[in-house]
Amino acid sequence: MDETDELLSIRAAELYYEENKTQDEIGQALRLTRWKVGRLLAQAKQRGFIRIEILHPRARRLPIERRLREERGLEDAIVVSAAGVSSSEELQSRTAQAAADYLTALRPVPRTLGVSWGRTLFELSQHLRNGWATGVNVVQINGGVSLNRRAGTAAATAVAIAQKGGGSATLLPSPAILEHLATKEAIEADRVVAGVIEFARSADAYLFSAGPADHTSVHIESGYLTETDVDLLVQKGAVGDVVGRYIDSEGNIVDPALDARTVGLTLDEVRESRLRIAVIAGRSKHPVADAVVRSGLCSVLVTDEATALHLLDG
Amino acid sequence: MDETDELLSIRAAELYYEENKTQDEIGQALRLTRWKVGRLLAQAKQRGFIRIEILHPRARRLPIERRLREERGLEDAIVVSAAGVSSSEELQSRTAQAAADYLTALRPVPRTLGVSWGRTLFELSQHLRNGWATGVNVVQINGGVSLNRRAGTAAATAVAIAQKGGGSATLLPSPAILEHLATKEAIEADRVVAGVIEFARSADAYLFSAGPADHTSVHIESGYLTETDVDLLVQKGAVGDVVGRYIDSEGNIVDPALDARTVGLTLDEVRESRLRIAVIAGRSKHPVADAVVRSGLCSVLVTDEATALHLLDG
DNA sequence: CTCCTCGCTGCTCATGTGAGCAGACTTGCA
DNA sequence: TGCAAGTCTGCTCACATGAGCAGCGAGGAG
Repeated sequence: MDETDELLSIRAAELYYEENKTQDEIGQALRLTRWKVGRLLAQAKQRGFIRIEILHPRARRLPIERRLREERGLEDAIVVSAAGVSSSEELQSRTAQAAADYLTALRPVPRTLGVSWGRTLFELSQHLRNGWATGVNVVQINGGVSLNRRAGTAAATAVAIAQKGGGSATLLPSPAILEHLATKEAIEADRVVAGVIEFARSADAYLFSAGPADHTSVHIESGYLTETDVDLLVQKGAVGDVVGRYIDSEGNIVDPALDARTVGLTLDEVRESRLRIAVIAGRSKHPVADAVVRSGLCSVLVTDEATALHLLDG
Repeated sequence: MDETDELLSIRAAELYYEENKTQDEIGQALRLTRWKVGRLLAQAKQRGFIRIEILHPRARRLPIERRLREERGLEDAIVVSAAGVSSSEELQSRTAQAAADYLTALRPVPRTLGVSWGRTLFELSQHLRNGWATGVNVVQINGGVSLNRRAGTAAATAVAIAQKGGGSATLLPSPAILEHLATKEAIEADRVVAGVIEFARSADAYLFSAGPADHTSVHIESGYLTETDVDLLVQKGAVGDVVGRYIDSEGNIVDPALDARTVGLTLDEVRESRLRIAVIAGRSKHPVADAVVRSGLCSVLVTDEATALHLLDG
């Protein structure tokens, strides 16, 4: 295509998309046949001169979703549009909303749903509609007694998901990470805790997010780890945590000793379920999102456009 | 339109614009009739959920051009798209290019074209193609002996436009602004200078830009004015200059004494031509662009999207 | 110089899409 | 509860559009 045709295709596109003229009218205006106009428009599209965006908080990017399924082997992918989004809070909110939509539309509805906790899942739980399912039981899959002022976020998440789904929540009454291995083993030996974990293993599906390995981590906010702890994990290659367990870019446990003190399902146990839904959004989670997908921790990923493109780049 | 329909229209838009499905296929996927799908898409467009942009340096915004013609009474308007533009240099370059395109397409071709000088017009002259016209004579309409290192920009502009148009340039051999009124009058009395000005008055069309009233002004760079001079002009209400003459937001001369020392056509003389083409781009020129349009200095405006929208706001 | 190949043009035809309309339905009010 | 007004639905029909094809012409090889 020569320079003249390129310019003509732009003129044609202006008349077609901005002025709503028919290809025939454009042909008369530019002294071309209508077939030539059609071809020019097709070329303008194909060359990427025409960008069509859907501006809506609930808009998704289907082509990116397809590429994630095909190129990264995911069973399903939900990618929310980042068009017109300024803050990372809005991005997270949109993604949580999309995950709530996904759960609502999910068929068959899981009888038992294992959930982790965190900012993203809490928001998801708030976005769910009452009656999104009828009779979904929810069980926590990792420890979540919150130590700080935001007490109860972990519990509130599971309870909200269960209540709105017409079922009941089973909480895992344990801290996320214990200081001593012995304490952790004692807690897991407790009959109630052991029962909850056993129940969690039997869940039909798991729903979890991931956290970044940096100072904004919920584990620091909740007092389970110090900033120094996280710095050390990063030095060992940690990119983030999933159900409380820190992994490197390949999805391997970074610090087995720490991992042994972490209460809840192991990553291998999570991987045993057929339906593993990860909800991960935001720039700071790109590395951990990559690790989660790479290591097959999730079968379904709900994420934002930028994160998805990052996954497809690598 | 209720919430459900809004969501459906977004889903439909995704399938239609991103997946290239037909409305009929979308109907089957969403369990709707194809007419309903058509209506949903129409509503999505009408509600502004669909944004179509033409991404190309030469892309124009025809609807904005029309509004400028209709609402601001311009004979013609060329508005270049700002989509994907980061720097103001690029914006200026695109606008200069568009002005060059406009000149090239102009019919009937003016036999004599009066031009001013400045960064924008220089760039325009460089964007013109050889043979953009056959036999266009160019005459400078305001003083332009450059006092600084960038010597010859004013002359080069006129010469390039003339040469590429197969004609010759007539330069106005005078400084833009003189220190003393007597000197200015003496210069204008000079036979050559008087002849050039007389020739300029007879031009079929004028082509000029406008400068902002701030420290980036070409008059400061060229040494005709100091930063303090400009600050004083701003205090008196100046928003910028046209053919070397500083005007306020209504298009009136701000400082008659200064104006009397400025060599070249007066603004009223410029207004006497039927075809007055102004080329004005960039954030810093919004106020002066407004003044130029408001006071009828130009009959044709070539500008960028943001400036055009500013003009339509007021 | 001639022939062959390739790409572009303008066409036919099948399909996709928007305008307009009659009937069903909901909504608001007495 | 009943009626009127307005809204939504699914249709027909006319128009707009893209796919595919035959013919033309430019450009290169022999």
